[in-house]
Amino acid sequence: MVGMRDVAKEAGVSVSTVSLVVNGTGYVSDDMRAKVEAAMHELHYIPNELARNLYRNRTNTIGVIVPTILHPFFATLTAHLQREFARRDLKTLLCSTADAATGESEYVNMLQRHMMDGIIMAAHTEHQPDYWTSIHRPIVAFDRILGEGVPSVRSDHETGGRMIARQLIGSGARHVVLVGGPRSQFAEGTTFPTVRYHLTVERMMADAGIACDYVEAGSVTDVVAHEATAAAIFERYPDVDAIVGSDVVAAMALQEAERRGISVPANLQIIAYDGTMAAELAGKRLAMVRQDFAGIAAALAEQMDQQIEAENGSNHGAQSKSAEQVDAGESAQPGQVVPVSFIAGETTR
Amino acid sequence: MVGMRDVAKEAGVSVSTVSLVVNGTGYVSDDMRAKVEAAMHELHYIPNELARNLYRNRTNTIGVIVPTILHPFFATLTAHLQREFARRDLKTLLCSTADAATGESEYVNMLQRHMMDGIIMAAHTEHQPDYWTSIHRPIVAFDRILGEGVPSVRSDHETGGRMIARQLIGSGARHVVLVGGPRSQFAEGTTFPTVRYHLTVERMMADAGIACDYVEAGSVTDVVAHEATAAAIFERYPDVDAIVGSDVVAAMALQEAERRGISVPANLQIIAYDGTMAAELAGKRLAMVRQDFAGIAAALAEQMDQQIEAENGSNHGAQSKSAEQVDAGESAQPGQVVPVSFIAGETTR
DNA sequence: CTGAAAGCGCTTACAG
DNA sequence: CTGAAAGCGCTTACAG
Repeated sequence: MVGMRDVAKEAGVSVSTVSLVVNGTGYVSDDMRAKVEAAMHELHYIPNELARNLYRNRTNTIGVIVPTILHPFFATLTAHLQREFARRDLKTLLCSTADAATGESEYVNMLQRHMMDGIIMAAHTEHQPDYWTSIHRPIVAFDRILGEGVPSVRSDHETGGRMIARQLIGSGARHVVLVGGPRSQFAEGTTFPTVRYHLTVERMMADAGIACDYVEAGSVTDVVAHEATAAAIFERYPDVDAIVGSDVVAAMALQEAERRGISVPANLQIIAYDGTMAAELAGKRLAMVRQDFAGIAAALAEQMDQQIEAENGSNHGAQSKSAEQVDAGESAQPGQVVPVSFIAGETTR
Repeated sequence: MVGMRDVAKEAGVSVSTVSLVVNGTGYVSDDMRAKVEAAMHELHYIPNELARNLYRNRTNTIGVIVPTILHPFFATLTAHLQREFARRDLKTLLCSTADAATGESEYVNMLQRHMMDGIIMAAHTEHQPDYWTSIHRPIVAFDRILGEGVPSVRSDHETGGRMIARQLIGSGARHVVLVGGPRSQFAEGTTFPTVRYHLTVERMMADAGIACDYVEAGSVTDVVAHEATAAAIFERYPDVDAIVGSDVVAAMALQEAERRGISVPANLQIIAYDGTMAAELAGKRLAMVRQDFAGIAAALAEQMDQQIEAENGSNHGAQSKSAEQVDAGESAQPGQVVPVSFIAGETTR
């Protein structure tokens, strides 16, 4: 491998000068620069980033922790994050917890070994908040609260829930089934994300006197399970006339409805939550609440930038500084909130 | 940051000894080891991987170049690759060309700067084979030929095409429409992947005297375009009774068919090629040719391992060694071929 | 403007 | 079995 030393020798200058030329920093006379550039070309010199990384203690890499990108929701999130990071000269390391036996801790470990500069945490975690705050390296959470000092970004699920409820009430729904994650996760302080829109819908259905049941979908990792879930809904609630769930659940529910000869939207309305491409592939154009993935990714990247800058600035107090900023202007639940939108489709009345 | 030096001082030993303990290499007496481990705990020592990387000139990171993981095909491929790499203690860097203005060359550059140990190339490229062979670093191609010495893995598209043709002939299809990439890419020596199954189907349709037209789908990056493509098929070929295309195209074709009141499969058969989750979300269970993503990922990772090992072994002749091996046993077209399977569904007769 | 030197944090021959 | 030394390839004060 040809290094700076070889270039310096070839050009008859010192290694420092070569470095200055390569980086375009400091002042170098024109003929020096010319000599160095000639030598670099001659030897096909390519700088080795690893040495820089060591010196700077930086990799310019961010780990994105998701359950799996097999699920369109996380594929979409990850794709948008990668785009945002690329814009900021940051690389994206794919960290999926579905395969990793150790879950996310393996990736946290990598963060501490300086294999990456920060982590976006978008997977479920069993750890308590103090675990996350004790890491003292850049972490930004998506759609979950990991504790004080860990900034977080999420969609405005309350509004999402309200949009859905309004649609259902306005169209005269009588028996709504909500599909979501394990109900045990609905406790106060859960890091589970979709809770908020479900609770909002349930409350508004209760207020409007509309029946509303909840069905637990299989793990986000297991796509096949959603098919069984869809069938189970119709078995358990034969008079269901509205189903609300993630894109994948909604698509499978529609497929199952057609199979059973239930006409949509006349006798059954379906609303998808998330608004990824998955919703567009279904049998009909699904009505949906769409999360603003571009906006979410931009906010996450912005927070990450701040975390990294804070770490570089002062080793002490870096965390608390960003924590203050994030909390500012928000109500009880901290974190930055990104608006959602309702997209009409062929599956609502 | 606490480093080995601090640990050594705390334990009253040399840095070398600490290194031996940390790595578990060489012989260290039990009490030395105990002292060092105590000191590591005491100081919360965590090794800095960057220094190791520099010494070893390795990052244990593989770049996976795809157009975009927004498309389920590449999301699926990438997810499976990540799993395979994780198994081998390799990290996966997400490299999507859709956003990168410079296309894949940015990532090739990173490879040369040793920011990663190798690249899986699964995106379209305009570069000529000599570009790829001149890189002299570990590269493995998916579903395309990048030139001598660049190993490649692909599905058995010829068999995929034969399976489709057999189904169409057996069910009495009369007018088939194939949807695929730009026809200009069908020239000899193209790196475009799906060509093979299309050509096989076309040949077999011609032999059987069945009408067969070809429609160009929008870019793989642009999902919305597929919707327009689906509509265009019915406009242009009102008597079409079979459509073959990627999962996404097939799903959109089915949606459009329902919208037009065309009954599937009675009057229109639809066969999806790829077999990702996207195919399962459609209005009906799509019949499909499924690519074996797990098998593909395993083969790619295996080839990558060999490339990396070859590079470490000898700087000279590393490429040629693997090239020989890859070509061995294959016919005209080099590369490792992974079987596909036909999955029956609700969209064929 | 240019060069010699120290250093990023670790690993690995090489002496003892 | 343990330590002093050189080195991975680069960057950055610091003298000149």
